[in-house]
Amino acid sequence: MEFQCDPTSRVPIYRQLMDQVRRAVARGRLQPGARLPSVRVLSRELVVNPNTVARAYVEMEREGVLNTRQGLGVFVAEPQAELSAAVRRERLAAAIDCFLTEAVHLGLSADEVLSAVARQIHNFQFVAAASTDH
Amino acid sequence: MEFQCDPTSRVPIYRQLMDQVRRAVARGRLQPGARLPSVRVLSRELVVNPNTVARAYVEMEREGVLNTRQGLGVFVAEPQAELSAAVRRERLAAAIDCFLTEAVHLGLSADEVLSAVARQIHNFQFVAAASTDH
Amino acid sequence: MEFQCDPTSRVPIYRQLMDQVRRAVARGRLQPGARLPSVRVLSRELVVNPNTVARAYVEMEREGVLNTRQGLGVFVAEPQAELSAAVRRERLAAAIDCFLTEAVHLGLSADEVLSAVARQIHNFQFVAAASTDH
Amino acid sequence: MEFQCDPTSRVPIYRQLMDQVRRAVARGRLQPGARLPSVRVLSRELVVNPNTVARAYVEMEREGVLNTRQGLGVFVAEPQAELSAAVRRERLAAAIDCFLTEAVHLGLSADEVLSAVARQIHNFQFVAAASTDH
DNA sequence: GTGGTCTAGACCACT
DNA sequence: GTGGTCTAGACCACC
Repeated sequence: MEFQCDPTSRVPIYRQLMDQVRRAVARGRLQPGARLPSVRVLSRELVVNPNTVARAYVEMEREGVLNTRQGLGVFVAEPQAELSAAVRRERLAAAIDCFLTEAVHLGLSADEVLSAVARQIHNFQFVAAASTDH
Repeated sequence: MEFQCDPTSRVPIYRQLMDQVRRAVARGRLQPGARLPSVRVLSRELVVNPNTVARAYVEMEREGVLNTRQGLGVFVAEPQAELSAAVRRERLAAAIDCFLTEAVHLGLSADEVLSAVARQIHNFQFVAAASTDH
Repeated sequence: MEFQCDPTSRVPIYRQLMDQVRRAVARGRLQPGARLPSVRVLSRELVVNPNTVARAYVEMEREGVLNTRQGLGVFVAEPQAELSAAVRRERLAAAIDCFLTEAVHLGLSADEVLSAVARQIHNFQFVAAASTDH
Repeated sequence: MEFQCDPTSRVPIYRQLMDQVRRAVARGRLQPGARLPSVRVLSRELVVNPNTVARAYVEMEREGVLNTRQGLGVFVAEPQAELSAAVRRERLAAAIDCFLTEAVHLGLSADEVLSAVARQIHNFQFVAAASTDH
């Protein structure tokens, strides 16, 4: 797994790292249990401050995407849906709203959008079954 | 058109305003030529610094979403596709990637996502024809 | 509201600050809506790095204890129980277990413990009604 | 007596072990004189570094919870109240404060807390008589 | 003015 | 070796 970051971007570096890890996990390129590069190694590789890498890791741990095992390193967590189905649907709706707004402003047609979604969805590792309420 | 803002949110207020206007335009609730409330009026209504409202308007004008006519007010601009089809597709792909990553982490299934998109897309006013390159 | 911290303690400074704020909120000494000292002011007052204060504030915001309003400062949040009743009961049971274990090792009697709890509970502002499940 | 540890938890493994032993002693599940598994055995069982187990044992010996008899093993110590009643009451008050703060933030009512304490206290083996000063 | 991000580099705790 | 905490001080974004 190769990481990159662009220090000139307006999105914070720690956010760029989070996005990359989250995407790699969502695509199945990082499997649960996989070990991420250590804070020091990655910070050296990206020529970035160790604190910045650490921050990305800490935030993802809080989100439940990563686990850190003391003295051993940082690992991809087992998937776990802590949120209620209601909250999940709400967040999904918000994400879709946001993305469709963008699509309209790009001047695309509904067909183009739907087919692009259908095409890209195969790159992601969704859960097999429908989520059940609780 | 009612505007709201949540000062406790992590997203900047000027951004919240932009999101609302862009969404209303994308849904057809604000038609091209529609007049927006003046900076002064809106800032009083939302109990927000006038500079904050002004910033939102300025940024949207830069994006081509709004037009300011001196002395008359701020208006929704005619839709205009400045970008090449290649750039538009690229941006769309990025937006979809971002949104699908979120969906996977929410623990939803591919079917749920597709049906939610199909459902919500009717609320938006997409261009009729396929976009052509230029 | 006076804050203090002991840099020689083994508990991290940011944790000490969190404990003080959480306790003051729980006792009603800090009411919802109250403004906390700014990061810079408090860090100067405690002779502590601003980052350390900021960290305490950020973590409490994530917990829902504080809200930060951009450019205005940090405020005590309205109480809000996001967790399910089951989780809350579980956490309460864990906290009680932990505290009773401590009490036994201190060599106290059950009566002493119960009466001490009954005495101290009046200093705290509990919600009036019993929490309902959802 | 079964021990467990969760390497993904934020609490250090040696602390997790200490907590388990202290709790088992407080509940009377480990009686004074009972022998604990050797460092070597326990570390193999938990798939943990022997140093980690050793550290837990050493710290508990320092606290007076365990006794190491060279060549024989590690044993639960006789209860001993080294501290003055004043110190004990102070520590109890601190523990209660900490736990009530947590309870308020969980959004529970005072009644719920009191009844939960009353319920759980029966699982612990408190000293019979009131403690006297010395 | 406010908080948010980042760097450089130190020291400590855990395994 | 690993991550966690803290300091000093810079620069930026928001209101």
